[in-house]
Amino acid sequence: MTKTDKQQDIFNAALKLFARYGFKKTTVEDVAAEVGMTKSNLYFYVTNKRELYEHTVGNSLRQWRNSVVSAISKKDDVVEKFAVMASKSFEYLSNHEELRSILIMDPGIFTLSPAEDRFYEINQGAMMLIKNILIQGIEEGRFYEVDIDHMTELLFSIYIMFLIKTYIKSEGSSASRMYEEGVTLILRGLCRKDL
Amino acid sequence: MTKTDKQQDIFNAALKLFARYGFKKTTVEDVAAEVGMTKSNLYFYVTNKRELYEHTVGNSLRQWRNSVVSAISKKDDVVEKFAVMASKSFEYLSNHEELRSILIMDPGIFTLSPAEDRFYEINQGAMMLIKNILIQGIEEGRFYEVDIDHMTELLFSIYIMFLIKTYIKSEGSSASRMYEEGVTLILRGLCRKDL
DNA sequence: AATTGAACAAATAATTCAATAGTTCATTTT
DNA sequence: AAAATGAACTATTGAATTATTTGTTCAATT
Repeated sequence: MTKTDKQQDIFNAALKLFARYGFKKTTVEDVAAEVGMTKSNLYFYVTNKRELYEHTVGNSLRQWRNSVVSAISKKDDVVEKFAVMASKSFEYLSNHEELRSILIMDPGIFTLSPAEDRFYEINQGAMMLIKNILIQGIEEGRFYEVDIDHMTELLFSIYIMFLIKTYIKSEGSSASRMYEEGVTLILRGLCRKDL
Repeated sequence: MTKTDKQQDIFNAALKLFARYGFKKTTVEDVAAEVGMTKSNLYFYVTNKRELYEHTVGNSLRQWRNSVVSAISKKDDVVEKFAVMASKSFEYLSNHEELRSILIMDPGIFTLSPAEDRFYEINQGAMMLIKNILIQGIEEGRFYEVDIDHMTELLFSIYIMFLIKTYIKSEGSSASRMYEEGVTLILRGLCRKDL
């Protein structure tokens, strides 16, 4: 078993424990025990507790985004891409309780303020998905010629707002209906009417 | 000077101090001194510190909404109403630093979760503005026949999101451009294309 | 009815100390 | 040499205590 494999084991163990007990209540020794090693040995793989946590969460967020990327790449039509991005993203979280639990316990992961975004690069990646869809839609003449960067930021903010409403505050039923209404509204707002 | 007048004086003094020092750092004695009375006399007008604060903020929020209501009432066209609602609301806050400061110091005033909304009735009032515009737009056949309640909640959430981004997290420049993009996007998304 | 000062109660801040948890490292095992 | 360990060290946390400030009440006064 290579070092990278072991690190993945550690991430998995850490995710499980952090999801259940939160950052504070989870001890380094708990994580070490879960992977079956002593805590001092854990320090051979990670530099400190905080970094272990951020890496664990980051890793999990990246898998989430990759799942969306892969779903989008199966579509050509730009409107379908947008719809799939929205639905896949929602669906993935529904199926990953541990990640959900982390998001609930640590609301700071999703902030409306880039400046205090601990996962800035990862979220930038997510914004790129939106941006590329906007670019394609405009190039193909199907979307209005909006200001791409501002519209990207706007759509991302609305997306984050939904995540907060749906998962962090838990108003599941109403928020998921809102989500559908939102996707429809936005697609109508993006698509040119003269087609 | 009537009792109600004096209460208004107290609200003004309290707003000034709360805006500057926040709830915790402002003492009841500070407020009393600002109006020129002893703190024991202040208790002749208010029941306790927390209520004084909530009344002060509520009072301020109501004035804000009234200013928007009065601006809307000058328009007949539903699209103009929507646009004026958005711009007037934005403009009012720009011109009222104390209220802005309160919102920044107490982020809980604007929450994405109705359940923990301390100013629920006031915000319901704001949602009514949106709702009535939606109803008019749909009745006149200018808007798509959306689900009114969910769309109202969605638009209100987007609005709150903007407030958070613009004032609570302070990214003034970018957020105000986003605001314009957002109003355009939403109006396009609401308005029927077959007209 | 409005205002006050004095008294009381509640909340907050500062300090201490013991226990826990995070981190490092010299040494051992593989 | 890489991986793992236990023991030692340091930093954090939580509980308990006390001191201080602030919120609130109320009988007496204007």
